Amino acid sequence: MAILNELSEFRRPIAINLANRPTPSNCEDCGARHNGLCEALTEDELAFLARSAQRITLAPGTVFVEEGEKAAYFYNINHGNVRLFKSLPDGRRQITGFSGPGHFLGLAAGENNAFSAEAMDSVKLCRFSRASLMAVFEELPVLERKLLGVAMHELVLAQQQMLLLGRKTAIERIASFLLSWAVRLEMCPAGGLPAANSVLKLPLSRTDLADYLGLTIETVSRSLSQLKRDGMIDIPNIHEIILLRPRTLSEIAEAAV
Amino acid sequence: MAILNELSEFRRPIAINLANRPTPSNCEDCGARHNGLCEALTEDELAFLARSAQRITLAPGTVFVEEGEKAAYFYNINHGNVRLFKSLPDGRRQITGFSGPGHFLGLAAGENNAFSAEAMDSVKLCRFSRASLMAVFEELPVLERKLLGVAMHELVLAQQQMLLLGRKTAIERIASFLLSWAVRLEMCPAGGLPAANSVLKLPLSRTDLADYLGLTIETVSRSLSQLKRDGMIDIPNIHEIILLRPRTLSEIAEAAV
DNA sequence: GTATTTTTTTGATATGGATCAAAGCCGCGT
DNA sequence: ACGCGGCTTTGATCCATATCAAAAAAATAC
Repeated sequence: MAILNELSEFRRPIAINLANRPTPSNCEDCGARHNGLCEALTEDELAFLARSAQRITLAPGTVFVEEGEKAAYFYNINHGNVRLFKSLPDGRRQITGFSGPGHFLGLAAGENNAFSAEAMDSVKLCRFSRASLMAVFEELPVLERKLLGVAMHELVLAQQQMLLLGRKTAIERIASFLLSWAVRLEMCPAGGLPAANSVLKLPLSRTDLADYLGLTIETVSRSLSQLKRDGMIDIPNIHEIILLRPRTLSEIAEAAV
Repeated sequence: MAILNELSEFRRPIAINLANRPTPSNCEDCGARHNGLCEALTEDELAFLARSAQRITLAPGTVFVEEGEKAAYFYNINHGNVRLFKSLPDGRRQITGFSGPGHFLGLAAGENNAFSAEAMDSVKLCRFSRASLMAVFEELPVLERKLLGVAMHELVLAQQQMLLLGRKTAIERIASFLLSWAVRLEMCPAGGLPAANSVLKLPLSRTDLADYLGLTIETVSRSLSQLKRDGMIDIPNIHEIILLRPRTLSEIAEAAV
């Protein structure tokens, strides 16, 4: 991962962000509140973690984890979004997920990375060496349990995605995606549906969408246009979608009979 | 999960099988060696675990985990095979994975099961209540680390499967599957390829294969026939495939250019 | 503000895999 | 051995989505 050398990197250890802790406040970069994964950690535990962390800023498009390379680091994202993907030698790409503020990254078994990770915008994150994380585990077994929870949640998402990729039609995939993105943005109270006319911000290109949903950009575009024609959504601009009828979208997504 | 009442169940706690421990010997049911996930546990640790386990035998076709139901148990499979799947209301099914001897099952985040599990043949397993497993964690933090390893490995497989479902052609899916099944059966030394002319036992119907690979049974059958015509494999009977040219199969699977 | 490039949408056509249909094949019970 | 029912394979056709192409819109540069 020679590319890491090009990064603006602060070697001085600073407090890492495991959910915008210590005070659950708004993000210093964008003002939004990023709920994270390790809220249960105490000040002392965070201070312990901080001793082995480096804070790094990545330019958009930077591939900072490369599939097949030695898995040397774990990451905790503070700000920005990351796409995780696998590629075939002929260029076909499958995005396996997205990571955002508060998320852990690098949960790969084995010696080498199972996927690549690329900054979608300007990304700030904390980096740990694998070895130092192992040392942290010795002192902080609770972190291991946290990570188990994270991994299990990732597995649930992966299984949903397999159902989507293996068995859903293009329209169903788009509808499923819109709703799952609303969940991701915490627009769904208690795991329910987002409110009618919710505005969904999509910091994704159509290409990302296609590579995430196993479609082509043309099919993504056509499916969105069709949902718009049918009055399910409105598309004021490329990166915003208004969910006019979330209930019906949900029925499409789950193929309710 | 009312179906559990129909099971032949021994309530007396007995030694669970976390990798055919304590002595890594051959399976008492089928004679084969089942490598498992918790080989590092000591006798004492195993004894501790055993106190909260129940041994259960399932008939083929028994659905013992149901998607959406309350996730009450963890399972450790001793013998037999299990398919894990998600379904849509109209009957479309996606198999998300298979579990066999030594595997853990029930690694789902949240209150409810994210998938269903069904015995493919006669299955023997050990069952823990979720609560008792949590208690075990307190005494055996090492188990948590083991499970984290398991979950991470599952994630790697899930990501591979997403690439397969989202971006590979039918032939590539079949080739990928054959090789991954060979890995599963430990026919691949050091993560390499299986030997030429290896005999692959497939305890799966074509329907299972189709639902795992996101295809129809007809396409599965046609793709296998084509690989046979091309001299890649031989199919002496429905449940056995001979890998005549694993290297070429691998090139097909990974879409080498 | 205008030119240039990139991304997105829309249209026309092609195709891989699905669907519909029928013929083997195999296991099982009698 | 025979007949039956459920898999599996093969064949014919169809269709959802890919591919190819071009216009429209948005982003970027000048």
